[in-house]
Amino acid sequence: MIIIFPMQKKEIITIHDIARKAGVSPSTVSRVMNNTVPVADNKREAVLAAVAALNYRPNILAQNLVRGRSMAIGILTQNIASPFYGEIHQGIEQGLKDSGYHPLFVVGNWHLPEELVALETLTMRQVDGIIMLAGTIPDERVRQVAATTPLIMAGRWVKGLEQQCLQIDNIKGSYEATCHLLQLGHRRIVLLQGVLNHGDAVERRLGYEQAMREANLEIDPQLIIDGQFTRQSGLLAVEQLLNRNVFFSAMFAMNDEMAYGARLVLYRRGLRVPEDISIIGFDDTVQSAYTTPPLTTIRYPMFEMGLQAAQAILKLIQGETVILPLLPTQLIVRESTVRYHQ
Amino acid sequence: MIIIFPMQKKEIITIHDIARKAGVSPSTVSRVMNNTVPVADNKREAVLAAVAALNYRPNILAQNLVRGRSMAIGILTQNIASPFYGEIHQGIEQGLKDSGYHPLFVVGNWHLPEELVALETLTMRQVDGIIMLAGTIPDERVRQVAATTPLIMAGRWVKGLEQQCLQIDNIKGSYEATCHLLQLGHRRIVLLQGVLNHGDAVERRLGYEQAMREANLEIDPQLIIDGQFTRQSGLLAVEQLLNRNVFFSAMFAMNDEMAYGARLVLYRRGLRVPEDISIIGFDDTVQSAYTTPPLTTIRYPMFEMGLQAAQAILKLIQGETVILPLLPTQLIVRESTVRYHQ
DNA sequence: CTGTTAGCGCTTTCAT
DNA sequence: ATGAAAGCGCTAACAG
Repeated sequence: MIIIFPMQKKEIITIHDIARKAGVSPSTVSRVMNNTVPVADNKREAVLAAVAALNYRPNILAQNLVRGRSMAIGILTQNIASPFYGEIHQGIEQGLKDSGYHPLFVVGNWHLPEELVALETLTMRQVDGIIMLAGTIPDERVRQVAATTPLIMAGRWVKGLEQQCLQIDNIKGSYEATCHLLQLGHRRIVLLQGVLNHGDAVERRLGYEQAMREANLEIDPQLIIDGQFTRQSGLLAVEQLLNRNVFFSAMFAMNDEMAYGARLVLYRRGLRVPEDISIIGFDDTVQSAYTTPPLTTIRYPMFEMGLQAAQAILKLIQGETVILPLLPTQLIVRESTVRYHQ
Repeated sequence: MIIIFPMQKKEIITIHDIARKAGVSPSTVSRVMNNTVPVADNKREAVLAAVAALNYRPNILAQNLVRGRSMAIGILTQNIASPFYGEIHQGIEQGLKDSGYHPLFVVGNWHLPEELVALETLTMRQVDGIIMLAGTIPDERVRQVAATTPLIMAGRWVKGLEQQCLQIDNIKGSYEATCHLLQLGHRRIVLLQGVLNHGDAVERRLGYEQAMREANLEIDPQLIIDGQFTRQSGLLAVEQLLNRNVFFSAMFAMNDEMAYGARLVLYRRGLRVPEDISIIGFDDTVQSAYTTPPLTTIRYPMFEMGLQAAQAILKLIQGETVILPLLPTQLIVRESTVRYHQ
């Protein structure tokens, strides 16, 4: 059986219809629609009346063509389903709201070939600006893109493009995380690292080292373990650590996701958090307030980053210059860390 | 100080340039670019050569205008940062990949005014099709939209539009969740409900009742408590329940988020999961495998739903008819549920 | 202040 | 099979 699917053909009403009905020229209609140059009050009203009467909506496709703009901002993100990126996306949404521009998301999955395809999609779609959320596209390529299109890089430094990079103070955040543990009396502090050549991981390592150094503790390589910023990798890394039987009383995971994984192994091995092991994470992902116990962590201002990236790209498009701040982090003390006791 | 920001002016090369270089007419170029009608081999090659030489990319904005299509699919979603919707979005991404269409996300936040604005944005942007992810827009309005634009509704039934609705088997899933608990010997099973007039909540209630009835248990109103599908609401509801001192050994939360909230209160009150209380959720959000203990739940095929919604909308746009399946759920037994023991 | 005139870059009849 | 011509709906000089 064939189902007939009636789709009302909506008749297109154009600027000419309005012009005719209002007794003016199309240009005048355009002028009042866009508020570009003054128009006599009586004509303006006539136009507005006609617009209302015919429920006229300018054809964006036509506007885009003639203006040579797509009114879209390309967002090269890495993961469209993660809570972390999700919050950044929300910030971007917010920042673009009422600007007339809309976000066009393409995802790279931290995977160069995909990212390149995604970037290609963006240029094909002729976006008016690009916000890149970190990723693995080589600096050189990023610079090339930035040379032809307004671009903001969020969460990563690109050499020679520092003024268009929006980043958090990783070192400070990581330093504070480690200090928090130190202040609680912990000495044997595991560092659960993220992807090694990743900028965030590098900087956070620095913060950890600085804090340890200031506490006159030397860094035990046995306490440094590697993950990939994923739950799974955190779980695996800590599992191996436990098998090696090295003593520690606290752990700093370079992000909350890995902390979740770590927390699960500890649970499975009968180690209690925080009674036996204290854990601090990084990011303050939305879930972290509801884990058991709620996770102490360093807040990554994701929403703020998205918001600022959006505002900045709009300025760049307008030809204005931007001054991007180094976004601050914040220690959020919850229940996964306690004072060290024998 | 004013920073000069040099933006290379990329010179636009058009179909005419190609035509000239290939010694053919623009129409012919268009024909080979779009493979619409046969073109003599030698001319085709000349065109292709010119395209390659000049690195020509058709101007999508112009194509859109003349074709009267935006090549965008509007996605009216409720939350751009939630892992639940996130997975659906991923499915949509996937389904739209290589179709030439791209998703245009607008968010409604389960808030009618916002949803209406979002919908307006979509029509203003002249999307070629719409995927609505549930939400609170009245059925009547949805039908109106569907009358003028290809539309798929995911996660909700709309009367008279059933063929365009993609939904899961809520009753069965909920029935199985309850049966799971019943089979483990639980009798006093709390039902942590979601928003009352929400279709999913209504259907899941039905599944619970059916299972209880078949087990010859009558439903104790004291065991039915209300949440809003959020972590916070789950926490509050269970807190109140605990204060009322009614006995129960298991709980079925209508979604995982509420289960997280519930789990946290229990933790705070010193009640162990699963030793004292068994919990089963619904959705199988990405986090659920990493809570402590990992959460037993009913899998909601989010990715699949997104994928199918995308494929369906593409067919609808092509004028084809679609037959949407009732998506199955699946019981995922993890560690938050155990056999009841005195 | 406002109408006329050209297109934006592409697709698509319509002839040939 | 292919070129010429006519727009898609709108904006933006350019005169007046």
